[in-house]
Amino acid sequence: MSQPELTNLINSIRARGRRLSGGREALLRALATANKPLSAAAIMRSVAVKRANLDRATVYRTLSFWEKEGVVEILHLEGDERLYHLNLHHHHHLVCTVCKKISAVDFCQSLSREEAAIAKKTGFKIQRHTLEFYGLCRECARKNY
Amino acid sequence: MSQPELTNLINSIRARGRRLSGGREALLRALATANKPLSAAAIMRSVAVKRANLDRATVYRTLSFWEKEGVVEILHLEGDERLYHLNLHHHHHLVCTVCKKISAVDFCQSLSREEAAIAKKTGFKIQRHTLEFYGLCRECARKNY
DNA sequence: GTACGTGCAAACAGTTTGCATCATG
DNA sequence: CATGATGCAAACTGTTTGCACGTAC
Repeated sequence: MSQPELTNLINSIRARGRRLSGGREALLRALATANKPLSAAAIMRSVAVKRANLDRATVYRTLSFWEKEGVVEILHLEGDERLYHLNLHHHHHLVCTVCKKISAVDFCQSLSREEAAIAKKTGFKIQRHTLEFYGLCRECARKNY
Repeated sequence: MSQPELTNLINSIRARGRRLSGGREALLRALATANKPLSAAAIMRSVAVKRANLDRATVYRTLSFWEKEGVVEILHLEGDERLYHLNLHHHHHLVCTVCKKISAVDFCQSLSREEAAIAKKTGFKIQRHTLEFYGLCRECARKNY
């Protein structure tokens, strides 16, 4: 995320009548800088959050604040901790089962067709979906021949 | 799952040289009877597991045993607990965000095309995917108009 | 009889909450 | 200055582990 985008986000929050504390800004900055999904623990370790001296509880409360505002998305991947990242545009993830690296993929056109079919068939009104691909990243695929 | 299918599963495990204890059988029966993803807590509450008097620890150990055997699949949906279900055939889930009911959908043909495209483009070797749809089930959609 | 499944209790990780204090708007 | 954000400590939930005992094969 670019700096102006971050600023826009911050201003829009003010416009919605919500307070913008140093902690909330620091947390956004941590996620923006990392530019990949982070665990709560990783967020606490991040420079931005460490500098702001945020407590564990505050980190969780702030994450949930930003999530309610629609700015942060929570990923429930395999594994025991949740991952958090900026919810700038809809995308999916490639999760390497060896090195655990996560990368993003953007397109999911075909799903909208599927969703329409499902709605028609089952009466279920789909609002959103989560899709993750698990496998070997280029590097790990090479190493494991 | 039908009774003969369950029996087949049980026998195949014996054939693989693994022991079949009452607990392991009870747990499979609980999942087969429910016929929907269950949390560990729900499994412990189930008739089959309660009758077998299985300890919490045993339930988790047994779930992980069956998962390693490829019989049980773990679902990491939104929410704080994992859900477990029999891994009989690949499918996806419709999760109602209101009543929390989970139903299954079978088809995902179009994804194989996407997966090929991703592999070509990124070099990532996809082995499997998880896909969940969130929205309103027919009943909740009607109530919330 | 031996390898391994199980119960029990304790530990553990990740996350949440109550309350007093502090800062933002 | 009032509402609400934060730190601290404690609680809580879901899950895992160590060890002694029991059971399937």
